[in-house]
Amino acid sequence: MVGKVENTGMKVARPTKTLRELALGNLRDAILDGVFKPSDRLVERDLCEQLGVSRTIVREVLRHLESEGLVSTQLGKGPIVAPLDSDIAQQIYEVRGALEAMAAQLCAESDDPSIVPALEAALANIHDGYIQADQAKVLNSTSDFYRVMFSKVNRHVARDIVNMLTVRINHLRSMTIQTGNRDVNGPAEMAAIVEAIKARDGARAYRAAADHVVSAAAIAMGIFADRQQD
Amino acid sequence: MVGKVENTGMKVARPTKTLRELALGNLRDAILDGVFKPSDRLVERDLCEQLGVSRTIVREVLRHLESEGLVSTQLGKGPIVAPLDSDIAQQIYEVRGALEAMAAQLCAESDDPSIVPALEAALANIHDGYIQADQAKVLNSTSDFYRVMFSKVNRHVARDIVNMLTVRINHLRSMTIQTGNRDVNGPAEMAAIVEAIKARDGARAYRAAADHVVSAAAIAMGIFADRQQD
DNA sequence: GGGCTGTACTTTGTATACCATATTACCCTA
DNA sequence: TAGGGTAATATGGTATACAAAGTACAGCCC
Repeated sequence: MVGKVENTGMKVARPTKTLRELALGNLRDAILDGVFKPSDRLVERDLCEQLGVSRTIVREVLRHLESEGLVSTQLGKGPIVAPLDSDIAQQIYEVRGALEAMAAQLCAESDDPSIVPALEAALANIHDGYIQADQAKVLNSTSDFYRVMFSKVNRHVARDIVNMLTVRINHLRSMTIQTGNRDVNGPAEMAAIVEAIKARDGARAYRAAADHVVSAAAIAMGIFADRQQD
Repeated sequence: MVGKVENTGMKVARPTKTLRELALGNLRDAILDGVFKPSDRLVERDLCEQLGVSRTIVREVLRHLESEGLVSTQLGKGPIVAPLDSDIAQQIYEVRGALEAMAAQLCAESDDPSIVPALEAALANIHDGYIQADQAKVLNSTSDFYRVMFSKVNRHVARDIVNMLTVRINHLRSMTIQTGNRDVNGPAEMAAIVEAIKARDGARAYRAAADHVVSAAAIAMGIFADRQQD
């Protein structure tokens, strides 16, 4: 039988992720959940016990998180949870702004009619999250909102970059959504993005997305300023 | 002594990079230089011998390159040099365009008088490279040009992302600079960026940088089209 | 000869023990 | 209580082991 093998739909699902991948997810989550705080040391042997895997795997995972920017290693002192200063945070917001604005514009210029409903659904979830005072839900739905934008226009390279960056500012994000009347302004800004996309106005979608990130960044910078004051 | 320790400039230079970092650089270079071609398998034990380090380190390095996107791993089959398809390449050019355009605009809006001379120097090097038919020099000087843009406005987060992406399209870049009259158009487009920066025209610098990447991407896409034809 | 099959070899994924060196913690002393 | 020496700990790195998965190949059957 020459040529393409037909897809019989029989292919056995292979759920077996490697231990390494599982460990990676667990450690990343632990850092995001604040089990390890910025500048906390990540002692290899301790992690072996806590994750229940060998040192080989812990080291690979540490290296992976290091290149994601979530962990940083000082020569001879070993890995720590990467601290985030306001300069880096500002830059991360800036890059996110550039890429999300790009995605918003592409969405506005796309013919795909499923984009707007999908974004509106994510927006509704964000709203629910605020009403239920469910922080995690707000955060996840917000991420979903952007993931939809990138995915609908098939820009997964940009999406992956934004995901990576977002992980690093995770704790800032949870703080920003709790400040002032972010529960009103945040969704309103995102609704403006959807409106512009609905209107097929690429330039306006671009600006709306960029503006939204700028305002989130401004709040984040405020948090840094407060922190420094005490 | 409370408070910040002063920087006396006495800190002893500690040149000892870890073996891991050295191995990382060497393997990355080997891939970029084409010692390993896309889809080539990267057999751990062989790499141990070739790099002269233990398997632990090889695996850490592999993990790092994997998260850079230069290596991809299929469960059970081990790591291979990540192949690059035209869709991914297009996306990489697009993200680069967005970030380099941002940097160009920031340069144009900056007060730093050292930016223009530095860019002109890089541009002169590119020119020399073309005249000397020194491919590596053209490539390196081009990278320098953008590195200067990002560094002069202190955007190292964006710079690191662009560096990471550039590595993945390295072989495309070497091909694009050999096509048609890229030796004329390429530098001309970059000169336009410098001109806009010199004129302090942020919007024009943005467009010039974006246009330059678009034209490079177009050539790259042409290469993919040719490749598919045979 | 061409295709199938079983076997042997290779490689991955994981674990563990070990070593030299650098860092950190602690205790002792003056 | 400041200083200094020592012990405990952690890192950075190596080597080895082994089950499970993948790969290659010789040989068999048709």
